[in-house]
Amino acid sequence: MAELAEFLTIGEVAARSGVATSALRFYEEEGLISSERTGGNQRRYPRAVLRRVAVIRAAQKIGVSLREIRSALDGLPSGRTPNKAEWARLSRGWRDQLEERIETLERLKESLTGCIGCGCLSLRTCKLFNQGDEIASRVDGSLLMGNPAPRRPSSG
Amino acid sequence: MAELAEFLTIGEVAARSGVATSALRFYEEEGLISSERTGGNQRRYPRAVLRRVAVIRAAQKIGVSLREIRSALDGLPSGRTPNKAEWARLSRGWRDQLEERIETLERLKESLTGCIGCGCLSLRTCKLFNQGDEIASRVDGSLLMGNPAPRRPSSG
DNA sequence: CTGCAACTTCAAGTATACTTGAAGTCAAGG
DNA sequence: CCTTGACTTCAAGTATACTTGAAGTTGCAG
Repeated sequence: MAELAEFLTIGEVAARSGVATSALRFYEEEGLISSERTGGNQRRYPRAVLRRVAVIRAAQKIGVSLREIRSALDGLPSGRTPNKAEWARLSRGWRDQLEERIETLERLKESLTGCIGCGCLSLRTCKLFNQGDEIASRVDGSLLMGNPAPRRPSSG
Repeated sequence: MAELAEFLTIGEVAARSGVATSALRFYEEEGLISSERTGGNQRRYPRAVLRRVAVIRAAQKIGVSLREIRSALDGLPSGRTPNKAEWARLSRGWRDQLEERIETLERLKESLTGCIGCGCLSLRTCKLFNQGDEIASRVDGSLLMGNPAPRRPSSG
């Protein structure tokens, strides 16, 4: 097989992207990437998939869920690499999300830093604890741990 | 039941902490909190559990996993609220973790910001993509999305 | 043409952090 | 005593992001 073949097998994509074949099949199932099939039903990916996968991994690193990534990627062509404008729109959006995330964590850090000095033995006055409701609503949306927001605030 | 009873039912703890009873039972199963039982096998929590639960929720907000929280809490007395020194040690450790987390995200943001301008059409030169391996190892450890690190880097 | 690595699908498993439901027991007011 | 809400346990479900294994097929070198 030539070095610069137009289409890649799933194994080649895995090797070049560092993403497991199982993950690639999963991404395809989830509509994040797509492929052609050979007569024998094997996947053949256009080279552009490499960039697409790289974008997916980069987005994951900054905390974007696969669902959000898919939404963002839906606006991009799958057969070729995104152009400058397309990529700029994507990355600007994600940068903004990332910025918000960082700010939330900064606020938490300040609260926590305050707590260290104060001994923080009153639930009523501690910022970290009482900022809770306000911050929780920001944090819940797949922000930190990706834990689903509880449907009910208290038990039935 | 008196307003300032020494022991609380699970429902009372849920109401006062804003944490569902199912979550409280889960925390207890996981060894994060503990209770006494009545003759009829119902849980009765010491008041100190309220602070403990508050600490758990605060730690979750800053991205600490329940396992890590348990480790940290293992050093604390369960029957009373932690004292100043104990709380200081805890919160200092978590603040440091949080700081690291923020720094990682800052680095990612800078890469991403660079990408916006550059068009970033080369996988070989893009910082965000190629910082990957270095950052991935930091991020994997339950840092952003809590997704378990892949056992193998590529497919078998 | 043979053999083997790489591919295919599908179901189930893993980890985290819980929730939901079933089936039954306890506690307290009337 | 009876009713009812709160409690009990245990199993299974939810969501995310995959991995693993079984059982069978394809593609290419030799």
